[in-house]
Amino acid sequence: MKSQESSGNKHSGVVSIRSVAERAGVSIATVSRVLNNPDKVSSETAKRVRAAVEDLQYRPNLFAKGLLTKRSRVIGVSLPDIHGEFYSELMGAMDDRACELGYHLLVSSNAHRIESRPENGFALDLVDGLIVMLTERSGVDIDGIGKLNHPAVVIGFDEPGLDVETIIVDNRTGAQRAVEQLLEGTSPDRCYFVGSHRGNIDSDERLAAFCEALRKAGHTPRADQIARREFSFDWGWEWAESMLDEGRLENIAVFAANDEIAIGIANAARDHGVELPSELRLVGFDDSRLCRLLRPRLSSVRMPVREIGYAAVEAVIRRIEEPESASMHSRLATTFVQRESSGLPGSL
Amino acid sequence: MKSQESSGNKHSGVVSIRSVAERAGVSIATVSRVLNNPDKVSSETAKRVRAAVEDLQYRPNLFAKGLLTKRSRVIGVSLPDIHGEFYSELMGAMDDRACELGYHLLVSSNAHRIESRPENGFALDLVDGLIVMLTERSGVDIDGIGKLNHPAVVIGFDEPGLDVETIIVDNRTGAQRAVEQLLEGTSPDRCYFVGSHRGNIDSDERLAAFCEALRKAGHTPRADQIARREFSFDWGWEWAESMLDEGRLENIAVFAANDEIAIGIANAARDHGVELPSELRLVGFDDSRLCRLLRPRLSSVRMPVREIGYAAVEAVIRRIEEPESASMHSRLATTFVQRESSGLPGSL
DNA sequence: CTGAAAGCGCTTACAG
DNA sequence: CTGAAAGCGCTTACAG
Repeated sequence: MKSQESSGNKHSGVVSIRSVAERAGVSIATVSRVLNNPDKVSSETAKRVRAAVEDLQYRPNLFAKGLLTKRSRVIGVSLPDIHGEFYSELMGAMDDRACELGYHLLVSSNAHRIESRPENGFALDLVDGLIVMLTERSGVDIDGIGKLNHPAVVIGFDEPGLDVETIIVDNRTGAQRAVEQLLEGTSPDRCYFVGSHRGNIDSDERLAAFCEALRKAGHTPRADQIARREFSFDWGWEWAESMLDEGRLENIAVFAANDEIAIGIANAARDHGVELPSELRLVGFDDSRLCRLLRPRLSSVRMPVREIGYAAVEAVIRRIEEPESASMHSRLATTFVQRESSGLPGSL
Repeated sequence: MKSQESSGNKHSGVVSIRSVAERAGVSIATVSRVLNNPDKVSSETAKRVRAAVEDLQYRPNLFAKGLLTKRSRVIGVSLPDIHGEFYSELMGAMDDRACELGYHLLVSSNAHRIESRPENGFALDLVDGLIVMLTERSGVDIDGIGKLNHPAVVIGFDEPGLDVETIIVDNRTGAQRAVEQLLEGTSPDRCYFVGSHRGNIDSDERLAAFCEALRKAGHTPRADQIARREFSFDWGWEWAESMLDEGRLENIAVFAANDEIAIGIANAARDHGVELPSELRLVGFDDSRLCRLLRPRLSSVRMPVREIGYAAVEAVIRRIEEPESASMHSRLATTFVQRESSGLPGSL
């Protein structure tokens, strides 16, 4: 209404809190209060200020705000990899939860390098907290994570005495059930484990469960019953091919450390006329969407992916908002999901 | 060396530029210069400052820095979805490139909601630029994206006159080749299109290419040759089941608008003893890893996913660093990748 | 080459 | 309930 026109701010482009204050005829302190502590302002003034904010399309400068509040509502996420069923579902879950709680995700699979080269750590100082997923036993710089003085949660690794939140998955429970089912129809000396390289936490744990189950069945696994390389379709394929060369891919049961390996094996079998589950019984791990895409459908061990994502986000946010709260160490269970590839009970 | 001890800073926790200055015996301006314009400082002084930085483990406060420089080296990424082969590979590519160029990714699949509810837009003001992927024709708020006064690149949508960078994929080229191959062994009235809902940009374009190829072959597609719902395994499955009910799933050729739909169809066929490719010829779209996991392997149209990701990241960064540079509109080609599911030439 | 000083756009005691 | 003022931790002309 004034003759001031709708421009108002002496500086060029951006509308600052000052422009809003001028337009609403109040001090910048009041504008700030309307935005952050509305109850400390008379509703009359608040209304005028809000109108000005609206008219000017004012959006507070988050750098200035962060300088004072030390908060960005951004959570840093560092994963070993971004690609693949597992990680993409995990990220989706974290994003959903973070969004609900008013936070954003700063994601990087390359953040691991970052930790070693602090010059690149840039944006790490913009985040309010950190979620780091670890899959390798070595090169674990948990202390380093603690030193960044941000609230942090670690996924995939736990050790008594760690001063960060941890979330781990109990590979044992589900793996044990899976192997036990295989042992119901196949003798332990005809059971095989195909996993990732030694040092990979999950693969190692799944292997341990496999060995334990076999021992319980009275058989100490031979070296040739255990094969390890990487979590990939190709590795499963190669392993199966070499078994075929030796004429050993029949009448056995395989516990693969993830679904991709399992599918590689299934395809090699298929291409050579070895039938699932009658000649080859197969179980994967992760219970990814791939299980339902395979024929016969792949038995697998369910990873609680979304639960992990949710728990991680909730944990960092709790630590961000209540820094003094005790750090939690969660363990999520895995469960065996039986489908056709491992043979239905009774049909064997 | 001084008797000052290694504490130095009057305030409690964090080391600021002030502490570094004191320890090195220089002004804060000099510290800042060493970090940002090393050549404007004598190497003697620089050395002392760097030592202090190292000793104190100083890391500049990025909020303060951003307040001045208006830069965070963070790129916002908004995708329709995070999960799935396509998006996760896209994100991986963007992350790799961003990391190489010294940037970070702030990712959200929920950012679409954000654009409508500015209160949640929070972190959007922390980013230097924006990459937005669009898949739906409606609800496209391109202008809104322009109004956020950040450099922006849009993936998936182009229109002459847009003042943002755009990157699109030429669905036609690859789709046309795929359908042409199907037409080599199957008459046009026995070709089917199974895609996502009307309004999905990619599905629509792939359908258009399908229709065009059929017309070129002298046949105007009947309504029942076109089915649309969503990009999912289940939809492909359902479609195939209904065709089976009508006894029509034999001796036909199907162009599916993505690999998931195609695999749903393949599995339904398989479960009912319909053989690929002799009785049912099938082509998918995306050329995802899933193609190699299927048996017979799925012919598909390759999406240049990594190229899209790289191009998008490079484009925003170019606009961030050279705001006056002309906006580019890129179009990437798709190519037909022939495998067994569509029938090898000569074998039909 | 270096330092004192202004200022980026906010928030928050402190008075009133 | 509201405003004037100090200050968050930096960068950058401006003098010297």
